[in-house]
Amino acid sequence: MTEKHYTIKDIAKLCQVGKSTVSRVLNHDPKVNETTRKKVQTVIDSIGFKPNRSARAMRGAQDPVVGIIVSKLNSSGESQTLRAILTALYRQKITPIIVESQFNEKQVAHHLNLFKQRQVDSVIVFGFSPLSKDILQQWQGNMVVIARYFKEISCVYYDDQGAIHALMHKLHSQGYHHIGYLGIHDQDETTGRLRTQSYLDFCHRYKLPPNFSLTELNIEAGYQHCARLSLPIDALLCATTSLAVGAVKYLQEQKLMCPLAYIGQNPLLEHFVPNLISLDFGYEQAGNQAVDLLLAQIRGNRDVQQQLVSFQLS
Amino acid sequence: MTEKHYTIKDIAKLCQVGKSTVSRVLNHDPKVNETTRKKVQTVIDSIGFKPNRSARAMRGAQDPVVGIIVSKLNSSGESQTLRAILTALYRQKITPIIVESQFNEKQVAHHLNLFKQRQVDSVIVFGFSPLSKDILQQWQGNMVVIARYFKEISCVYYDDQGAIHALMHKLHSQGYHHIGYLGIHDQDETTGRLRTQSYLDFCHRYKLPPNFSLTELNIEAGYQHCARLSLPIDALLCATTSLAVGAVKYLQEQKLMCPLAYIGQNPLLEHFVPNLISLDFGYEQAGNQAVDLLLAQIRGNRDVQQQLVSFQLS
DNA sequence: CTGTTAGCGCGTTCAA
DNA sequence: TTGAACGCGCTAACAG
Repeated sequence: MTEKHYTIKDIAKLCQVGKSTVSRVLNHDPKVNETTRKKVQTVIDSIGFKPNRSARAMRGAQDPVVGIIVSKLNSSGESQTLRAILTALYRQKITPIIVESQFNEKQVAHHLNLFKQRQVDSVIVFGFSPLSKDILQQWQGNMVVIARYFKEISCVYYDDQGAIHALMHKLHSQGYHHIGYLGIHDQDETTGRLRTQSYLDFCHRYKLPPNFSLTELNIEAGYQHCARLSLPIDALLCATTSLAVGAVKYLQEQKLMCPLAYIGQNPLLEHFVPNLISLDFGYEQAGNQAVDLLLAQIRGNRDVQQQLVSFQLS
Repeated sequence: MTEKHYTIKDIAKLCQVGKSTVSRVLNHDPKVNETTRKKVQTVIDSIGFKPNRSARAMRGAQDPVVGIIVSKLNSSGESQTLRAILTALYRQKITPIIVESQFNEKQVAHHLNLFKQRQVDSVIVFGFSPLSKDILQQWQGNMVVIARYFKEISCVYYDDQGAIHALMHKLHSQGYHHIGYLGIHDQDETTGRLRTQSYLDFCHRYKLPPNFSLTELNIEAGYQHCARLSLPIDALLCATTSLAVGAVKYLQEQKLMCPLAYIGQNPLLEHFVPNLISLDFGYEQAGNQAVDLLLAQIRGNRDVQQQLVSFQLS
């Protein structure tokens, strides 16, 4: 039972018109007689005819394809951004190709190569994947990086410093002056260095005693390092959700619950901890902005643009 | 700076050979002189020439496109399955188009329509999205459903009953006989009815007193309904992660920690609850199986096939 | 307004 | 082994 594959030629014959007329109807060319249009359209609909995409693409401007490199499919923040990107892209009839980097530099390179072979026009990369200078250079003007700042390339990045500042400000204004900080070490540019720096800056400016510990990005590390903070602590700020989770575990064990603030979001945490301040970046907004930048690039504006994404306290 | 787009014609001229020879080199046709092949290949490489995909697709068998409808991008289980699907698909040079249904039936219908327009060959649907009979019928032979059983269509589904049974068995064999159950109401076929039924069956078979409460799929509901279980309870089984989280909160508050078993996975829970049994379905396996079924369909085997996915206790 | 003609870039004959 | 010619399904330019 092989389905007959119709072409505009077939439709033309069936309608007793020329191929081009069918083509015109397909492309909503205004200069076709209403009667003919009806006739052709009816046949098209009744037969369920769809013009061949490849043939179509060959002639005119083939609708663009963008590659998307996410670092990990199941990451709450990335998912939200990805969702926004996808809907924005579909609205523009742009086909996205999604791949995963798993934070692996070689994977990124590999996928970028594949993209070139597949004639991908532009790329959106979630910035936690490492990016070498030559890749950046090579895709200059056809790439948007999300969540990380690079001065050489268009990017949409999060306001890490502002976020930490806001959280500190909130705690401070609530009267807490011994604020501990659990962070990520400086190798990690955004989640690590930037946030730590911002914490230290705040302490410095408001004459607060810095009290912090830097570690890895996982729950256990948060648990361990929470113990390393010196007392007294009357509030705790964590750079990430995982650290917050680890910290909460420690604090609970020590019957030492103090207000907790962190960057990220986790429904479970909210249920376990009464006095919680969380901060979310505008993930959706980031996605939309990234697509906007990409569209600008596709349309010829190859200028490097940087956009900051704001955040929301809750 | 518009990049010159090369064609085989250009390459042919540069190599002083015919277009067809270039084409042959591109397609690894064995009957070309080694010398000419070298010559042509060199030019191709040096110039970085890639044959136009659309033109290519137009002639031969255009490489297939499959649509994937996930219900929610950020769901741990679905993500894992999706990952497996993507890698399997890429290996086959199949292009996936991913969309989100958000558990919304109209969205599913909408996307399926779009798929038809885009000449999508087949579809993989994550079964939590509702599927009407006519859709099922329409895509019969070109669709694989994941996570839900339909007798009319090929699907890869999880062993809900076996899973609950296994968890019950584990608790029971550890000597617990008052096992409470927090579940989802029967409207939900898989997460709800099937699992509840399995719990009841187990109780019946082993002469255990049933002690359960059915509710909605969210943390708060788990918390509320945990209170409704009658005492005594010496172990608790939850149908889902969210319910488990809610339950843990309640149990902690009541200083009433008992062994907890649930279907799903959550790193946080493991950190808060000492005596925890969790069960994961073979999400990756499900993805791979789904792709296998799809490939079989594409290759002409339109028979409806059902496959059960096993699970892992931990 | 509409039909005819000419390609798009590539794979595939078919002679040479 | 190779090159020339043809056609895929479609859009665009040109006549009518």
